[in-house]
Amino acid sequence: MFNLRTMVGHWSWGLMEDEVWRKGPWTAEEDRLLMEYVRIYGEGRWNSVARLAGLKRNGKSCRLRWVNYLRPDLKRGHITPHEESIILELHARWGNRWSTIARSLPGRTDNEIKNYWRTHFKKKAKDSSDANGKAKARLLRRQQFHQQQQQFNPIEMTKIMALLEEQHDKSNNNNNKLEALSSSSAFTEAEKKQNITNFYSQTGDNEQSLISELNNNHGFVLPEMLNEGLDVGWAMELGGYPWQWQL
DNA sequence: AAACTATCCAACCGCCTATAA
DNA sequence: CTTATAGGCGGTTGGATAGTT
Repeated sequence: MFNLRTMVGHWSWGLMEDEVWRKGPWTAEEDRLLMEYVRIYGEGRWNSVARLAGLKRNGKSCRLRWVNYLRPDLKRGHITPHEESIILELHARWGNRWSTIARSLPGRTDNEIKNYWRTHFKKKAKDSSDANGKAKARLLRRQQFHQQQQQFNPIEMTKIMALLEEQHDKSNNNNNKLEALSSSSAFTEAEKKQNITNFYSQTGDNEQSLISELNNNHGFVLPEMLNEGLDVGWAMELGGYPWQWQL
């Protein structure tokens, strides 16, 4: 049990834990110390910063400050229209996977993109409970996919990933076609409706045939995975292939 | 001019994963 | 194999600022 000494020790330690780390906005002096640390020791080992740089910040806080603000390769200033279009496209594909999206936008951080999307587009998105449900479903499918993936040898997996990539390309083409069929002034409203109906019946067949093929020829089950075109993205990511989709 | 509201964004929190011990 | 730790991620918060009434 506790004697007086251990009790005092525990309590004061708890107090110190709270007091040791500074929080809140960074001062210019703290920024200077952190930059000096990175210059000497490089990025990483963030928990050493307090000891080696004399900063009363925990490792997480230091990493965040560096990654989101001090890094020299950061692009300052407003998001350009081009960058905005990339954000929209990648968000449509991947959802709230901000760090993934940020990798396609050099000099922009996940935090910046997340903030930008939330302030500019959140309102237009579907209601949050719906999104919540989708996120959970997506997580589940990722887990299922990951488990299955480990059952296949690399060659089988390569074939499967190639099929997924092919489907993704088709899907991109289809999106362009749909845009043309549903918005061109060359069609009447009735024709546009018919175009859209035809389009969906065709693309639905494509997806069904891919699902059947994977299932019949490879024993690979894709539960609802292709219902959201964006999900092919994480499938490829999990596959661990060096393919990067170009915009 | 003052009060109120909306927007922006830096920084925090909790959770998860990878890796070291 | 288990546990501890660091780093990474997405969601959220709260203060500052801009805009509106």
